[in-house]
Amino acid sequence: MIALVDCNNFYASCQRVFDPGLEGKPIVVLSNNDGCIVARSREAKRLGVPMGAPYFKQRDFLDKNGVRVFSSNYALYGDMSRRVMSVLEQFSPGIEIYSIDEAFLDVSGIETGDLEDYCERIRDIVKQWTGIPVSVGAAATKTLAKAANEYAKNAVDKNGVMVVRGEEDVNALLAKLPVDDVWGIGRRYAVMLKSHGIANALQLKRADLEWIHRKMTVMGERLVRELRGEPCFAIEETPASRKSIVSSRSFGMPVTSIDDLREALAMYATTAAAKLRVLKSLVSRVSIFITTNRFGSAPRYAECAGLELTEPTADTRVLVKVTGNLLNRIYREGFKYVKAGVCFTDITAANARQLSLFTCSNGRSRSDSLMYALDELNEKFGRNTIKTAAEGVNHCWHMRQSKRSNRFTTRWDELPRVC
DNA sequence: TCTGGGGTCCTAGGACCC
DNA sequence: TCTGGGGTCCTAGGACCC
Repeated sequence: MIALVDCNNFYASCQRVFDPGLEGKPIVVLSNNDGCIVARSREAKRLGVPMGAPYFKQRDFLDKNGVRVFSSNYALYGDMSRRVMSVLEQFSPGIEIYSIDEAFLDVSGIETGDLEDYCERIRDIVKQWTGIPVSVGAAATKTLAKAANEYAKNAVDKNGVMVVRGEEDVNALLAKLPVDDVWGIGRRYAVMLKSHGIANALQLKRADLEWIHRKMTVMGERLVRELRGEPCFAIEETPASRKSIVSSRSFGMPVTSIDDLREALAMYATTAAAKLRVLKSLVSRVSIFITTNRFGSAPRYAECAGLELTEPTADTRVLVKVTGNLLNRIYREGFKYVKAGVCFTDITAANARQLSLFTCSNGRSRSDSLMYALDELNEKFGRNTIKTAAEGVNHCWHMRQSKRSNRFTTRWDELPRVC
């Protein structure tokens, strides 16, 4: 059996932990740059606040209804996530951290009769130790556990826990689940399935496998098999190695000069390079993109450029230089740019480095040592203690975050006050 | 004025190899 | 009428996830 533990309205719940006055009040959390609504508390959902809507279009409505609005605060959410996951690790040795607010647990060792109790314990302990409310769904496959969780979260009679086993229980659950809400069915597939008379998960479960394969490739077939109780997606305890790393941001205000773009790209390359080193990896292909606003009537321009490196690297200096050179290739004057980004692909493990014919290297290079020192200093004294001059200072394009709460758990000067 | 960011997998088709 | 057979690698595009 597999249990899916999912935090309820995770970002909103994180805000509440350190501001209990928000309990029972409608809350929304905005995306980077205060652009869109990306999380809503139960109360906000009930008011009909749409997911993903641009904030500026909802602002009046939110004000009128007394909805509290927060800029995203990933320092806080990331740290709260680590706390929740470390609690969950105590409940099963087989755990897959699936996203910032979800984890699959292998609970096949738990006696059948005890599984409900066990899941309730998970829910209670996580809440008690971290302050975050979670829902737990357990079933024979990941897809069914997802469905059970979905139901547990919304059904009043379930109180956040649902265990489904046996054909009849499963069918009863799936009959109530709209096909749009099945894990792996997005907008396109939902439309296609409904046009063929498949509106709920039970109908999907009973669909013809060959037909599903034709329409939805092998992923669709696996999904249907999972609904039938046949595990096709295993719990991945060790995360697969990364295939790409992207760092990009919309700007707080439009940018026109190549110098500003260069600084922004240098900053994104620095972020991505640091992530690369945490993963003990090297990159061989770097690409960048710049783009103007895709809304409105202003002239548009969007371009990307990439480069294959002669030798894989994780050296910030090299990568910053490369992004600068790529920018020279695609920058065009006279446009208002609103977003840029850096993308690393062709990522390999650092210990499997293929040297180029012309390198002479024995053990740790000067570059490795420098990057190590840089990472240590930034870790100990805070991000940006040491950075390349290319990143510049006084970024006028820095993203908007006007409603960010304190980073209660990761900054000494932002700890919550209790009196 | 204001519209997020970061990932995965699969398939088809073209280029190329022997 | 009929023009081999069997592969690999790469990329772009489409679908999905949180």
